[in-house]
Amino acid sequence: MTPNKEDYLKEIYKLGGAEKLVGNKQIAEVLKIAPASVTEMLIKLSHEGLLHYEPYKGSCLTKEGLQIAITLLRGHRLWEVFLMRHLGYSWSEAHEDAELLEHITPPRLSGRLDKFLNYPAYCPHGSAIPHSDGQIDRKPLRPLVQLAAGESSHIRKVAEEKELLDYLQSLGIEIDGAVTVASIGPYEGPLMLDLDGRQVQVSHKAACQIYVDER
Amino acid sequence: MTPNKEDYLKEIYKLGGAEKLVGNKQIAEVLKIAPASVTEMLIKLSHEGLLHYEPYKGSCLTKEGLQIAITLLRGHRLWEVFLMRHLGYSWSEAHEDAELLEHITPPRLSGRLDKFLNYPAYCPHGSAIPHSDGQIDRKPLRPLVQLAAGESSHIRKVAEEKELLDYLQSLGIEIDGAVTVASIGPYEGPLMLDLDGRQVQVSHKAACQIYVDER
DNA sequence: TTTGTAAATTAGGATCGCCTAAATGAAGGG
DNA sequence: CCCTTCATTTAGGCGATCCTAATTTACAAA
Repeated sequence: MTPNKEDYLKEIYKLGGAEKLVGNKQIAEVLKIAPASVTEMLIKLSHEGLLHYEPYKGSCLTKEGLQIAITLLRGHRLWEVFLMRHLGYSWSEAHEDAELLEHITPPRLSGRLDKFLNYPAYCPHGSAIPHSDGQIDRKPLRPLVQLAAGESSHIRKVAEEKELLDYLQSLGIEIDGAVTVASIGPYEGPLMLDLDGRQVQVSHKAACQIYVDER
Repeated sequence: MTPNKEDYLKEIYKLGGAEKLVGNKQIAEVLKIAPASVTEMLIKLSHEGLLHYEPYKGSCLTKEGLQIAITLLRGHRLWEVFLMRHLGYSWSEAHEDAELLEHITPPRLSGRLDKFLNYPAYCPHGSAIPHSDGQIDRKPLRPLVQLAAGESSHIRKVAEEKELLDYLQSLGIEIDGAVTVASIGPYEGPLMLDLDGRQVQVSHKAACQIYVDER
């Protein structure tokens, strides 16, 4: 395993490769690599038994590949908790450095870090932290943008993307905070939110990446 | 910079490349790489201005190369403090994982880790932790093996090598602990030590890698 | 001064992970 | 059913880092 191959597996997982076939083009896009190079690597990874590769169709992770992807996610999220809770990192900074740290986090390290952090269930961005056996506690969520005007809920998760994280943190948006959609601008216009009495405007695009409780 | 090149610089530094020329053979040995490959890489690193390479003579670090080596050492030792103090690592485990972590520790991370740890001066094995400006507080030390029978001192540092660390930790040897050389076996025989009243025997070879105050 | 030996370099090759350009396959619209 | 389009694969290459084998250099002992 190299950090490189790990990134392939992780991104395929994030693209849904645990349940369905993922096309090469998508993988090439998120990894910023030429499609031809992706084909090559996928064949290699399938020979290693880490994914099922169906030419011209796509790839999905095997149990082994899934295990590696989840282990990476676990390391990533545990580090995020550490970086924000103890080192004073911001949302986006934590994500950035965790992206590096995840690749050099053997089970011994993630296990002890987990204990040190007192077994956190969620990362600072609201994603569930997989247990050491690979189990993930999923919570049913929907994007904020699906709420109707006047509806209330709680913010449970935000997508991990640098620009978005900086934007949302500057707005003072917080995980588990109460939110009410005051109004929705027409034509994918901005949403006006009520956060504990504070009025905040967020773009439609951002609202697609913010998740709240289902129902 | 790649982890690879970083390792070259770090090992050259540890072999004394900050003060004198280091031969290729030594570098090849510690990195477990063929001498021919070392020649190749040294030429590359010298083109990058990280070291002075004198064919058939050896190499020494430039200011830039030295800076990188010291930054690595700083990250390594800070992580060791964290791993032992907060995650319950042993001497050798801490060294092992710090070896990985050092390569993905940008200044932002080492700076905040340093603060979190309350600016420790020494790593758990007794080596000084370089400051962020590259400054290192050196303390004059000599190997324990140089002490005469009956002499007393304090253990200040041990070499970082897995086997040695496991050996010494199993003996209960501790940094800053008082030590008196009770007797010295002839012909590079073992030394009998008195550690706070406890009698402990260590091999000659180990005593070469344990450092105590000078004079 | 010659020469033996150990260290270092050169030559030639392999593998890995990436690239571009060209060819091929799949899938829906006419 | 054909054909366009777009995803994908194949072919051929490149640079990085390692290797082994053969050659050259440095240095010191005879």
